[in-house]
Amino acid sequence: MTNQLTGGGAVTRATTSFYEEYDTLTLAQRLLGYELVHESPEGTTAGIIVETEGYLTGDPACHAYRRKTQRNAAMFGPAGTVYVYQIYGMYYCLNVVTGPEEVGEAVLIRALQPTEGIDLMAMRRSEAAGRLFDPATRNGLRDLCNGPGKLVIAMGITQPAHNFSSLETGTLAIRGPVLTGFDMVTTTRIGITQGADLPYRYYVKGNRFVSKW
DNA sequence: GATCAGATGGTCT
DNA sequence: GACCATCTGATCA
Repeated sequence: MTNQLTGGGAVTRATTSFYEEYDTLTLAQRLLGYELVHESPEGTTAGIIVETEGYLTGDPACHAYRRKTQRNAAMFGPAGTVYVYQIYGMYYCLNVVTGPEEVGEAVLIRALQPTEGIDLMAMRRSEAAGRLFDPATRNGLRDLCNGPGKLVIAMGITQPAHNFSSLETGTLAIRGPVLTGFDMVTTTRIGITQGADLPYRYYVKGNRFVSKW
């Protein structure tokens, strides 16, 4: 049995040097086409990253804009750290920490194109929403991970298990690239009021798994 | 397709 | 006490 995270062939797990190599906005763009993978006790789930947003220091929409607090502490960790935070009292969002340590920048993962463990994703989404998600229906597959809160549920990502964890050594990883040769769209970010005019959102052009196009 | 209200609770002022 | 990096179902079209 091959190691899912490190990969058996040309597609390999990204290491810390990958996250350190690029500034936040460049990494937000480069992560498109890479695959997010979670090896959990229930099984492995994975999906191609098709939509991201960058959050920078000096950016009023960034959680680290004011100062380091208990909530945003993971953002100040080294590049390649996972930052999971709760929003609206009921959902969680996944970020890849970027930039130098103690700076506080990150890339929000907003949507995935499911590739592995689709039944498990559907089961998790069904349980969380209290209704049945059937990936075989017209939009069923698309509804699993086309939003930051949704993909966290489908992937089985939790704050206690993954906040502060390392994408290089933890159960959550990024591998790839698995999708190349696509066009990218740059737009303003979604769901924010501060810094709403900044063009820090990126997605794979024409990809139907993006949250909003 | 679009738009809108409600759910729901931690975090920071 | 106000503010959210959201999702869902209802309603209108």
